[in-house]
Amino acid sequence: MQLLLIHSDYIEYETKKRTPVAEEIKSSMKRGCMEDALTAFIAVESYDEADPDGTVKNAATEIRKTAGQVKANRVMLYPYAHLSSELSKPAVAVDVLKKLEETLSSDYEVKRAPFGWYKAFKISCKGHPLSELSRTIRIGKNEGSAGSEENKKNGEKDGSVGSEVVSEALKSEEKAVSHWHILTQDGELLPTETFDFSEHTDLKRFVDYEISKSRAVDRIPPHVELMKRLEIADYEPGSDSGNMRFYPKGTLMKRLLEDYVIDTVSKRGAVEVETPVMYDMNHPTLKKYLDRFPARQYSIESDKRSFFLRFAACFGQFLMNRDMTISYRNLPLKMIEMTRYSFRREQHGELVGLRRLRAFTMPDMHTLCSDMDHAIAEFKDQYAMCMAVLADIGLDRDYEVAIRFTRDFYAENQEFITELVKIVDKPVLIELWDSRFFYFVIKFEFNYIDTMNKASALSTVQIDVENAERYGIEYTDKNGDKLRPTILHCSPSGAIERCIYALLEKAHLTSEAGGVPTLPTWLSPTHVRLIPVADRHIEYAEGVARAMPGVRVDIDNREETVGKRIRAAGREWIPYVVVIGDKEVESGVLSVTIRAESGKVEETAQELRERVLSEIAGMPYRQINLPVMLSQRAVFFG
RNA sequence: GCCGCUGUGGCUUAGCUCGGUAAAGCAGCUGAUUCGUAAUCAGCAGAUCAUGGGUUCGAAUCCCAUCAGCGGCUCCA
Repeated sequence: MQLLLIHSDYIEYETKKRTPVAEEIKSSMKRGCMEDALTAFIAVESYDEADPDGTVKNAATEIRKTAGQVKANRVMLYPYAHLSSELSKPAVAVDVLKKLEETLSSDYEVKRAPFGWYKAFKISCKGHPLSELSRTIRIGKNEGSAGSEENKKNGEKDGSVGSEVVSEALKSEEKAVSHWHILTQDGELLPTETFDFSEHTDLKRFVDYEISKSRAVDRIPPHVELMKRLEIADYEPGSDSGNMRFYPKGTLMKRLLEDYVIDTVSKRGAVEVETPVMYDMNHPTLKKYLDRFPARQYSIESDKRSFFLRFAACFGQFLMNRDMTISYRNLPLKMIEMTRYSFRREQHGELVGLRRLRAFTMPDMHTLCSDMDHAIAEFKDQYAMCMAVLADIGLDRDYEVAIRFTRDFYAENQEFITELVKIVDKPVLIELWDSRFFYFVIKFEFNYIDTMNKASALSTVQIDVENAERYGIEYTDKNGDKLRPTILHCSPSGAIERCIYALLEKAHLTSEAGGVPTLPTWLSPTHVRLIPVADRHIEYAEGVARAMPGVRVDIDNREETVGKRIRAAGREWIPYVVVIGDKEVESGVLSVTIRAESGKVEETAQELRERVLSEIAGMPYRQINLPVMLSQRAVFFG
């Protein structure tokens, strides 16, 4: 259905002549007028024939929403065929229009212009910003495998892309209302209104963000300036917005985070794969799915074919799973891809720094489980893994937890869910749905809440009960029977860029509280900065650097005063700074400034190396990816 | 997508109200200084003032459009 909504001072019409498809009308309908009305020009389309009632319902919702916004109490329904080239059968259209009139008349004074007549009409549009709106209403199947997103609650409702398309998701949302609760470690499920947040201010901020959608922001997020100044990342005006450039230091940090996530899941049996970034828009399995995301994709035309860029790795992995021969012995079967990139055409207003991007790197793992019990056991395991991952990354407990599930799932698995809360050992936001209207029955996310009270999902796991069927994925059990697996979607860390965002925001918070902002040592582009006092000390410094394999050491040999070079090291957040002069050359003992402690120790190169190695133990290491001598480094920013 | 604010050397900014062809600090380069824990001194170079139109004798400055960043709305689980 196509809708054109005009908030009018008045609308009046007069029927002139009937067309072959004209409905029979009483003389009272031959002319009509209405003042201060929301006029809805409507074209019922062939797509709507599949579900006329659903169309009526969605159209009513859309009209109510707009009428509420413009504070209109009167609605004029005006059939207007010219809005579409794919019109429905006349009988369906009349039926839809009549039902829409009936539905709306409970709350509004409604008039309907007759269908199928040539009519003269006059309308006066009020002309304020909301006075003219067009809407396309589409009923779609609740298809698809919205990704094991990093992003917030991703995927599923992306299909509803409000002003573009009103899909099944939105329709279902009316039926399946969200019930918000707090679940405590003791297993108490309290409505959010009755929970005492006084000891849980971050959770309160998260709940406010989720429920009241409070979005007041008064400045540019702090991480934006930091990502530039630390030469991590920057906007790239030569690309589309939300596609960033990463400087060497940022690239190193990304690679380390990626290495870490891949290593972690590999230890738990995942295998790494790589799948295409673009898919055929007309592929039979993918097409329906794509229909759910009409306004969200980058599309590419190439040699008369249409492609879309993936927003997660589900497509490629599920298509791969479908073609595999899988035995019950192979379960749980875990595949991970570090998607560089996942693409989503997020709206402009949503793109800020590294928090939300149009192209982002996401570890996307899918686990095939034999059945629901198996999936629940795996879910718990991956939940614990995600906690460990965020702790290792440097965001230990800097997040609030949301667990979202259907009422049915809760009824059968109450104990399991309470156990999840006990594991994080703090109250958790619960969103409860009356019925399942997404492809999963339960999901959790760990959300970072920043200084501007914005919540961003990092880790997430979902239990998918639909896509094995949709993609035709099966495994053979002991008896030789073919069965559908239950699938887990998991992003252990969430988007890699978003982890960097969270680390920078966290560091900013530290510095606002009077502390020293730092990055975790294993992620610091330089571990140890050597500052030779004079040229004659450079050679010795090079020896010190060579004596510290496995540590990222660089040498500030620029012709500047010692004071200035120390200040520069501080601005780069380098964890260990060593000044090397005659004294050190003579004694072989280094004077090491430790940033995190704002203190100094005297150590040999060997001792310093061991200190750093023990600090980064167990985490990935990569060589320094810039010239060791600072005099040879170009300036990327500033 | 809609509305608003902003856009000046690589970076940060002044100038814009009341048009007369651009100023400073940092970074870079050259020279001097070889220095002990948060910015050494001097000099040089570097800008068709986001882009494209328009008004004007003359536009960074006024008008329009476009793009980008930011904020709000919408959206986003």
